[in-house]
Amino acid sequence: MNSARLDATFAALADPTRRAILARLALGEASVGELTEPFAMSQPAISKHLKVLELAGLISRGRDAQRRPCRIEAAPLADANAWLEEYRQLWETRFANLDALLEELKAAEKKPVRRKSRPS
Amino acid sequence: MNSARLDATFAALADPTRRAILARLALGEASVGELTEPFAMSQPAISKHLKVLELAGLISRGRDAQRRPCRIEAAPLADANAWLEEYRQLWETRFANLDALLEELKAAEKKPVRRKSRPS
DNA sequence: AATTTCCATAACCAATAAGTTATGTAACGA
DNA sequence: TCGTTACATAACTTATTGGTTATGGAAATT
Repeated sequence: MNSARLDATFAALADPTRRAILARLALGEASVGELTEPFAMSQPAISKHLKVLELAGLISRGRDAQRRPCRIEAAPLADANAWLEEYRQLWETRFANLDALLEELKAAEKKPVRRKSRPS
Repeated sequence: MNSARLDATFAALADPTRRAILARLALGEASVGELTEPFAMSQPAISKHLKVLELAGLISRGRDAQRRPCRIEAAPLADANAWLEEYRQLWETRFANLDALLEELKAAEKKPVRRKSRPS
């Protein structure tokens, strides 16, 4: 629904490290240290990624002594999913239409048609 | 499946102008000029966005005299959708588990597990 | 009180992104 | 052939991104 929100969500998902972090968090909460370990990257770099994910609303953080356990938030994903799903359906039907059109043109091959895009 | 492909797809979707372009193309093919018109932006700017979409595989372009009609490509979207859907499901079950856990903790409240604060 | 652990923040750097204006170019129409 | 249309490309600017090292700060341990 909200465009800026979708911006942030998709931008956050555009980085493989952040997707890996989300994949890890899908298995359960994890501290920053635990999230840093599997990557060949400094801890501040991971902290930055976590901030991006947090600003996008994809994760939230708690407190457990010195640890800041991260957990996933499903809502923004649902929005992104809804957006994708909506257009994916449109595009697929669109493709179906296009295929039909191509078949039609193939059949009537003798006459090349110049037309602006307005298929029915 | 392919990480770089997902990178490009999500990055392409992270821009509202590009999402609007895709939404427009979902209604049918359009030329660059037609795509430029609704935006308060120069034609080269739109051409750049189109290149991003094309490199991500989200659109392809044909030839119709001087026009370069753009049409949508559904495949990368399906991949992005699949990724999202997979993790969305994981996350939702994860949340269900968390909720259950919280209920459990709430019920067994008498037993403080954390040695954070001394009992009074 | 001092130290250690866990994490955030600051300051910096190189690369990329998103826009601009100006210019080049392919195809059509007169 | 000449001009026009439709688009791409180049060159440039500014802002953002993704990484680094160095430092700071809160909470637990000793």
